[in-house]
Amino acid sequence: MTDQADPGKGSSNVTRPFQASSEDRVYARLRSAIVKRYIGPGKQLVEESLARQLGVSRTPVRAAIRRLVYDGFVEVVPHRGAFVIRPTRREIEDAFAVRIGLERMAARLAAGCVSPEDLACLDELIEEEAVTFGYRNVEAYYRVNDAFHLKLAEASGNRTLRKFVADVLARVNIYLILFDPFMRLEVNPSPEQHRDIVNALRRRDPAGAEEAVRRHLENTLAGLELDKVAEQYPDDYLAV
Amino acid sequence: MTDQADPGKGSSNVTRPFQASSEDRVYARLRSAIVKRYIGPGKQLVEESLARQLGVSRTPVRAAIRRLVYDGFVEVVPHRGAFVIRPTRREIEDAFAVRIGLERMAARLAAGCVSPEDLACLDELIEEEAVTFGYRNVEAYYRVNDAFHLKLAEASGNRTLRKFVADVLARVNIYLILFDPFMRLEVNPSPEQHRDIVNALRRRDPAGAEEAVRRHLENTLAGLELDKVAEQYPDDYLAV
DNA sequence: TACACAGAAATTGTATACACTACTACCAGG
DNA sequence: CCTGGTAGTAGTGTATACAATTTCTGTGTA
Repeated sequence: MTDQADPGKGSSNVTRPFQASSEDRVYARLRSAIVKRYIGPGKQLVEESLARQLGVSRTPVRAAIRRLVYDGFVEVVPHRGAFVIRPTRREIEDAFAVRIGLERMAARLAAGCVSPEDLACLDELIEEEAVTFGYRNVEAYYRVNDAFHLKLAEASGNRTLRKFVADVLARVNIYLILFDPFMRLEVNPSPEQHRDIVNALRRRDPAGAEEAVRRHLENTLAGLELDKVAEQYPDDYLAV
Repeated sequence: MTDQADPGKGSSNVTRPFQASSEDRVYARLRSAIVKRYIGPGKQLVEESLARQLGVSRTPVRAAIRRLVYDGFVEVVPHRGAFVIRPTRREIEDAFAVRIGLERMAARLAAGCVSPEDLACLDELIEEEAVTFGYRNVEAYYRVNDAFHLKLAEASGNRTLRKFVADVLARVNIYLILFDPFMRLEVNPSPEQHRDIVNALRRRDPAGAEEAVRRHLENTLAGLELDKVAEQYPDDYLAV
């Protein structure tokens, strides 16, 4: 079909600045708005309205929405519109099961090839995590927490695995933010469990790392207030 | 942000015709062209040129390309263009590792909740598979083979898992088609191995099903002519 | 009142024009 | 010959206008 040459993967070694495009900015803002529940579950994303509010045209808004669909935050009905998902309890548990499976695999692999730099980076992230939790800075906390799990996936050395972990993490995050009550807790068990994982990696213990991940994530899942899922959608009372 | 109501998930029970949009048609054609190697690895997808050839505007072409990016068939460089991926041997093996992990999980879960209808459907797909292989109908064969693995994932009852299996399957498929020499074989070991999987499910044997999947997929991976990966990109000789 | 139907309104889907960026080829100066 | 700069060009990024589809609303009829 087309006949052009290839991009020459490494033709340029410099890391160019690549200022964020409108689409990227719109995507980031929409995603953040959904995660913070400014746009609640079930609400419609109207392209023109969002374009006006964000001061851009429909084109980048539309593209950003498609990315959100891909991430699993939004569902589209052709010729009808895009709507923020309303996850069911079952969907949350299912997504978590996939996450656990993928992260266990990552931990097992990482135990075999983790570098001292990786370990240092993971240690550092655990420290940051404790600090941000101390300040009750929700957004920063989730960012650091994500970074830890992504670093773990990266340490597996399997790029595809890292991408899939990133995907399922994004998907699970919205559930976490909707239903995770942990910010109300006095102490956060997460850093301790993260340390267990890193220690197993340091011992080069695949089974131990895998098990530590399993424990940690099942703990996280158990901590969600899933019995509150139904209450989260007041509109449902009208819908019946 | 927006204030509209929800889509009322099941407000309309009728399944509407939903004729395929331009974007869908372009997506299907591009994907098929890549899979059939009409557009080889490394080649650029130029929006305007494709739009002319397909008789549509750039808009649906652009959207279709983004979907291909999401599927992992294509990579984009901002302000430069979209290029068909050139998988390395490592990437192929990595993707396969993820696939094995996810499908093992699916088999394990499916053993616990598979229905007689599911089993019948799987049996049927194995039959079809043998037939299409007999006719050496490559395209039909891959379609049926995919259907089998997707049905297996579906039988797990975990929707998220099904989606992730579909994703990794799409990603692995392009590798299979580029490097799988099996159509030259006299006999195809796949149906037999598929039968092993289904039999384990019928016995409600999670460990057995998982193991059968592992054997089957590791077999498939081993069958790829991965030592030919390098030769697949003649342009590389120029690029050095 | 219930129902069918036509027209209007809202929103997405597509086409097209323009803006911006990155790369290329060429030319002058060392 | 090599280096650096400078139009020119190819191709993406964005804005806007128009077409198509769906849903809503009101009106007429049984």
